[in-house]
Amino acid sequence: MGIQGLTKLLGDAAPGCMKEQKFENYFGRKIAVDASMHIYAFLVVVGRQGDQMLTSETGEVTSHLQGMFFRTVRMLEAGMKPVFVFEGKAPELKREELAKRSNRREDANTELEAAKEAGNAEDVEKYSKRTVRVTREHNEECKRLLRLMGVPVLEAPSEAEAQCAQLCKDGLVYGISTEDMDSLTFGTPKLIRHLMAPSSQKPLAMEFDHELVLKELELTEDQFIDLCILCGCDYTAKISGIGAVRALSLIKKHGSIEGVLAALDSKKYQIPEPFPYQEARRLFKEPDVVKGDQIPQLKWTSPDTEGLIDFLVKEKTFAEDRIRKAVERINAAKGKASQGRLESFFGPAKVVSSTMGKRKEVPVAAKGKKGSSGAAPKKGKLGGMGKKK
DNA sequence: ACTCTGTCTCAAGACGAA
DNA sequence: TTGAGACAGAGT
DNA sequence: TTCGTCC
Repeated sequence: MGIQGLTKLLGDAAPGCMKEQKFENYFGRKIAVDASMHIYAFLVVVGRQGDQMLTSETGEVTSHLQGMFFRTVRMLEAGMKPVFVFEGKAPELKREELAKRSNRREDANTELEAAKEAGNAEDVEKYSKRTVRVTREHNEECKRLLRLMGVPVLEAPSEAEAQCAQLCKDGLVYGISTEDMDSLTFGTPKLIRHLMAPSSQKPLAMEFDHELVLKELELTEDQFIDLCILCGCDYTAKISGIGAVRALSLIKKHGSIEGVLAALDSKKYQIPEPFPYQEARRLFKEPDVVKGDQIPQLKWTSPDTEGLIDFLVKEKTFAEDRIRKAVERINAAKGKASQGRLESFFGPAKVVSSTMGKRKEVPVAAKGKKGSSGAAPKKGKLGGMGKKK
């Protein structure tokens, strides 16, 4: 999933588009999150022992709730205002990819049975992870949980990442927290990686700025989308032998996928058949999303303590004191936040990593302009771009 | 010689007691 | 599943 | 920090 090799390419060819940020810098900020992605990760890893997961008394899986609850608490405690976006129905083009995944799951199921049969614990764990699938019930339970926590939930008509990007374009959130680089292809002005990385290893968050990506790569938005398609995305197969680096130089030389295809030596490089790059392009450029003016006001309210107790403790067998303690943390954070009148300091407009930013001037990111193409080179670039390699 | 792609591997979430 | 890092081998 | 447990 995502765009193959894009992170590395940006690191090498557009280092200026990335900026490290401290966790604390997100205090007061609205952040969009792809919920389904998280749920998936929680199901794979939370409380897993072999093919066992956390379950309620009645045997229903609760790993996703455990993960979602405590992660959301962490975000709220850090003063963030998360909006969780749930995936809608996949676009037609992705069906093939999804079918493949589904097949792989089937295979994994067979392997899993075999491993159980053979009593191979390692394999049981490995294969059972591969059989993980996010169901409608997982999604619904997480929505219920989040609403009880006072956190807004949004249903995307189609791709969650595309909807998140739209929220950011419309200025409803500061950025989107994801590990999936195709959010950038969807044009999110800001993408934040490693925001919720395990507190144990605490790497800094990394922000990618869409405008700077285009500027540094010297591409128009359309060209960047074409680049991503050539690198390899979920919607089409890729051209074997063309990776991120060659894709970039080809796009630069020929301007578009059409140009690249016309110039490619078809003896050397096999164009996949079919290669619906135009459709893929359309999905990135005009994905099925809800625009900001049709989205109900996002609200962050106080958690419904008793509702949470009913749900998590009574229904799902969570430990009551843990839940109460966590709700306390949320309330404590809320108190701190509200007395500060955040919006005036931390509006979606801009950031400043004042205190600790040593380098990195922050070019104002006035959004609003849909801009896209033509990078108007106004002021001269900043001096040396930080690092080189 | 150098660069690039494709392959393989690994780990993966958060809490809290010790 | 994902991403990252290490490696090999093919291409330039 | 490490590691067992969360449900």
